[in-house]
Amino acid sequence: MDRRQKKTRNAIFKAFIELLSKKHYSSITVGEILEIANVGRATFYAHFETKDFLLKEFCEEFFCHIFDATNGQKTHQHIFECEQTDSIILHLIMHLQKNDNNILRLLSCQNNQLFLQYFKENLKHLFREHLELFSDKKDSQIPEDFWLNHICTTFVETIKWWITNGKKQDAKTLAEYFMKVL
Amino acid sequence: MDRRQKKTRNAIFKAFIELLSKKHYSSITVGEILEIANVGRATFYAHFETKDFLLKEFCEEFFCHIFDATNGQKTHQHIFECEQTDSIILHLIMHLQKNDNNILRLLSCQNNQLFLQYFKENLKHLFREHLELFSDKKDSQIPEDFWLNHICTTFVETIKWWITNGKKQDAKTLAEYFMKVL
DNA sequence: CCAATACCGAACATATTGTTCAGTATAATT
DNA sequence: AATTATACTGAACAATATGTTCGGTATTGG
Repeated sequence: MDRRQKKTRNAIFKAFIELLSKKHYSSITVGEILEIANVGRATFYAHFETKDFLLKEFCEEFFCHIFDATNGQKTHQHIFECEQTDSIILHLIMHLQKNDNNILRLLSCQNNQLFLQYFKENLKHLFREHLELFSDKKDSQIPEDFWLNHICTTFVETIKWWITNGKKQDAKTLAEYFMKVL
Repeated sequence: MDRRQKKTRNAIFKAFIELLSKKHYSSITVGEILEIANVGRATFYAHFETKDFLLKEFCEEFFCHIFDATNGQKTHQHIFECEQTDSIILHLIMHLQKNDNNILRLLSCQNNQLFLQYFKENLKHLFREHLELFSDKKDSQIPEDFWLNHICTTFVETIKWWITNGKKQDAKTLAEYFMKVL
């Protein structure tokens, strides 16, 4: 990709984050983004069809980054390297904690709904391949997709609760809460 | 309240529901509402400050209706009349099922996020007073508000999953799923 | 019957969106 | 270093939505 494109794209994303942390998504105008990103109107629309597509692409890049390349060369596979389920969850929480300035800021702002949704989608992909980790908790009569949805929802809600309550618990305690309600 | 006011208000709500079931909230314009409700522009703004306030008031009335007056004189207390937890849940699910044309239609449309949020809030009020019903499931070390949030989230997600998967299960089965994952 | 008030409808200023286009700057290629 | 390709600028543009104003009309409650 052209350097200019990268630069513009990053400037737009950066301006977008700045605005998102201040006000609600729906009240952000393209004009505001242009002003902060210092980018021409036509340029914006050359990159993103609409503001909604900007959000979409942003989330995709963002969660891809969180889950796939949190730590240099390691892929998300390394999250599942260890054997014990609870330490996997602990690992994941610590990942999130590490990315404090990014994900947690966004998850706790007024737009959290939007991000939580993407968060959950990405978690599903992650957990779907490793359902055996929770097999000891699962009742055999419950449908698989219901169960997967339940695990992901519970995880997202745990993180959400943690953030909105001031992140008082350490990662270990939070992982325990999560495992206990499952 | 003036009859004219009631009439206008209802016409706006009705038009709003009709539009909501067809398209996404954010793409609905005041103009469209006016046209369907057959109401003047100035009148709309005499009733609702903005479209967002319309949504807010609509949700408040709607869930108030669902939980407080689902069945004539009975208040939502009657949901908790019976002793067994699972039959209370069953009762609640059947209430939702009964209101098929209203709540379920809205919960399954493109705007479900918004309603699910309000739904959850209302559930919290309902369950907060009756946490003892789930006390046998609760681990003593888990904070109360975390637990309450978990119960409500799980219930909402159960309903959501049920709807998006075509409502294949009967109320009893669904109540079982809910109680089993808790 | 009358005073109060809710509605109408049209006009209005303002703001946002998404497009177009000619001109300029920057990158990749040779 | 020169050339070609491509990305950006900035201003103008039509189209659309928002929220307000106001004189006139219709309905309601007392």
